[in-house]
Amino acid sequence: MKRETLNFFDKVYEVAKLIPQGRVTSYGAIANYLGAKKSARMVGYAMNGSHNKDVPAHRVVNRKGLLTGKHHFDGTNLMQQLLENEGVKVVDNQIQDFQLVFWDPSQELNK
DNA sequence: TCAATGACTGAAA
DNA sequence: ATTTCAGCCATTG
Repeated sequence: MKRETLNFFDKVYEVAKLIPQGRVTSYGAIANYLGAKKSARMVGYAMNGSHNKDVPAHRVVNRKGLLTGKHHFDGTNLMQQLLENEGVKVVDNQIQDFQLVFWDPSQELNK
């Protein structure tokens, strides 16, 4: 793979990198910010390749605040630990006070 | 090339 | 209320 997929993925990485420490966002929020809120799956898929990027994928969860992608990390609770390390409370893969730590790119960044 | 899958989400039954 | 369906589109078999 060379040109990868670009555009969508690239933007996903870009936004993910903008996520402040101690905050989280959802795949749908990113997709929505990219103008394709129905492409949330692609966002998650993009995260699949985020390993080689500097993308803090652990800050991206589904709309429920559930760490659905934790299985993609090395350890079993690595993702959870990373989040807790940033001040985000996580219990059983579920982010506590999700709406409080939720970071919406099109809302915080933008406009 | 076609078919199946996936770190999701919202609407419909 | 819960369960099912459809759409998004790149990746993989």
